[in-house]
Amino acid sequence: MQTDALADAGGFIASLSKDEREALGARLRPIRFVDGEPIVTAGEPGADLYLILEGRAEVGLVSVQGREVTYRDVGPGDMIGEIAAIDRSPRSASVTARGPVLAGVLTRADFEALIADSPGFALALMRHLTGQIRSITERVFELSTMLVRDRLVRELLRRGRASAGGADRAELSPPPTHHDLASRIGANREAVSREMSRLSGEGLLTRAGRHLVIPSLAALGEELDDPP
Amino acid sequence: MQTDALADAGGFIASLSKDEREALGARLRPIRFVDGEPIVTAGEPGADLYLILEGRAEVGLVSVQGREVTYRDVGPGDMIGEIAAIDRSPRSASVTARGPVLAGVLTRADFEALIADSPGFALALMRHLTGQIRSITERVFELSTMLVRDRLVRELLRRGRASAGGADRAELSPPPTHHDLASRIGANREAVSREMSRLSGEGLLTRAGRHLVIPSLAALGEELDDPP
DNA sequence: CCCGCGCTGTGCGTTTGCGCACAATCGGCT
DNA sequence: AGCCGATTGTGCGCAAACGCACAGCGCGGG
Repeated sequence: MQTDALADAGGFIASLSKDEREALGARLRPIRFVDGEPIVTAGEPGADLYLILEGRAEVGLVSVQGREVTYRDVGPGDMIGEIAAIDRSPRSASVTARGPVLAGVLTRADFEALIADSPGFALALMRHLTGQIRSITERVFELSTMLVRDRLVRELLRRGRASAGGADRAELSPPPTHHDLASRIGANREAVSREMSRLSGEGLLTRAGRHLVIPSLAALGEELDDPP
Repeated sequence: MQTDALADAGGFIASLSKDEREALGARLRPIRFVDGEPIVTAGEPGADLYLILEGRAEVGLVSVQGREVTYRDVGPGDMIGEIAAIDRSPRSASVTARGPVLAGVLTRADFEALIADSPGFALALMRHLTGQIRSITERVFELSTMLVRDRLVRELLRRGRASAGGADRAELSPPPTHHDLASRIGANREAVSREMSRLSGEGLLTRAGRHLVIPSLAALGEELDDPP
């Protein structure tokens, strides 16, 4: 399918060589999801993988008390479902489409063929996995040692840095909802709301229409007790 | 070196075939650490891997405020340092010997040779990585949604199940210190102490000399609001 | 253009759990 | 046997943050 669409995406696909990308693209079967639709569901069997081609989705779980936990969110070029495909166990988390999503399905058989045929693919996959370990590990550290205030600041710094590419000023658009941030940092909506107000009051955050602006990532970073 | 010592260990090594285990063993250089000695240190460069042959060690970090966070603990057959070896970034966590440790060093060059030469080794490695992702992910969920009480119960259940192999009654020896448990579940020592007392009071935990006894894992599991 | 739904801000009472202090106890080790 | 460091039990006050309630506000669709 559309290997050209894969070319300029980010995420996992970006770490592949042109040949590997084409070998992957040739095995994808397109599939669409509507807003809110589950792409994979935690606890269920299933070993196919998905590559996000267009749109965004959230990887996470909901507790029985209704509290949402988001592990990561994914966009064009990102891979989903690799855990279950590799270890043949039930899905470890659910993935939900946020808006319309176009994905490419890769069967486990094709996935295993790619690994066997292309050493570069296997290496890229391993680096993808270690990247996930690093980021989840960091989150455990934050949850174990920091207050909501610092966890929020660090989450904003991460998002700001990702969208600002080197600059000190960052714009987040669309701005994340407080509920969204809360589910990322293990806090409730109101706590995030209060901290956001405080940061705005101190001039560390500004609103410009539909954008949430971080005038200075460096200044925001000063807020931390704990050096990042 | 001593491939026979590797044969009946658990952890990563146990997931290798006899041939793979021997290929690995042939490339290990033995090294010893004393109690409390750092095996690898977070933030530093270094891409060698270690296989624990004898003794135990803890993988974790300490916050600037002095709070300790333990990610996992490792024993004979477990692998350390694989993250940095795969992605060539600084060490993501520190590993500290708990008691005397005998380990085998594997250089990155040898590690990459093993991956290239043996498809089974690469697969086992990937499954090892996804296993870590599953367990850290579970910890994020617990930290985000559960109180100290439930986090502790679940940690005790994990340890109990690991040492009881199917039985409903479990013995932990040596018993974990409260400080130890606290650093695993993101709580402080006193909170753990109080919850342990409560569980003892309810008969869900007992002491038999140097053993901490869980008379019934099932009964302990009932304690959870949230089904595991 | 206006309505409605989703998001935001904030007040308030309650629970949780942290952190300090100190006493009691345990367990090795010589 | 006896000492000493590590571990445990517990009281207490306080800070954090949860959860509920409800009032604006804002944007997008009809």
